[in-house]
Amino acid sequence: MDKKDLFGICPYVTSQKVLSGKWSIYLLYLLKDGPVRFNELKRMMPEEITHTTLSRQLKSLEDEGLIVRKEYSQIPPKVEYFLSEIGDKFDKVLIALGEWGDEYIHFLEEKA
Amino acid sequence: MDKKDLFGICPYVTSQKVLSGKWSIYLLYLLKDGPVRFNELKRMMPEEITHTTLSRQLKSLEDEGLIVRKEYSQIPPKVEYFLSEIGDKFDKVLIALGEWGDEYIHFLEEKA
DNA sequence: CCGCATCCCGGTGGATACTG
DNA sequence: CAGTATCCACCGGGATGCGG
Repeated sequence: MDKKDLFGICPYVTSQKVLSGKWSIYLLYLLKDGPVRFNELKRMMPEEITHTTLSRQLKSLEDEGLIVRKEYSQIPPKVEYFLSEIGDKFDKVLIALGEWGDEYIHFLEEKA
Repeated sequence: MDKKDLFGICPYVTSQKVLSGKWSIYLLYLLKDGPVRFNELKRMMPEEITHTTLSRQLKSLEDEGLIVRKEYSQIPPKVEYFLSEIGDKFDKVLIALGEWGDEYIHFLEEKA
């Protein structure tokens, strides 16, 4: 096995790279139930995230093949995002991650 | 719900933060079967990672409570790392992530 | 309504070298 | 064998503003 670069070889290293965006996991979570428009998404996110950043994060996920961007040619413009096939399969991870995350939050509270 | 900062509230946002380190997931994977020494760990990782970086990543995971560092007072020094209780519970996520990662790699190959 | 071009800034990872 | 101290380069995220 080539130790130089495990991307595309090791599932963990590969996943890590995909999930590196600051909001990627949360976005996948928000999209898991179907198409959402850009501004809806923005409203669902913490206030701190800006327009630009959200746009970039979505573009990354799109480039990586996890989500699909659908543009409606109309005035005013309308764009929807939804999970691709491989993005949809991520739900298993999301479930495990959600459960673990809750336990971890609990752990943090106890420690404090 | 306070939209200002979801860390410690939303399990996804919280998890995201923990997993932000470039090697965190892979390290958790390598440690899942029991204690491993520093240099062993280094040998199991891609060549690119340096001593310093590995040390920092481990420290982060330790600070976050996912792993435990055990030092043996002897010459030469010996240090072992292993999963904490909450770190051990991460195995569910690891499994889901491993499966998805393989599917994703497959997806990437088809696209190419 | 949505995306992009810029600029800026901080964090994080990598390289090197030195301690116990 | 393991860790730490520095320094540096890079990248990603935030802010702002324009364009379609």
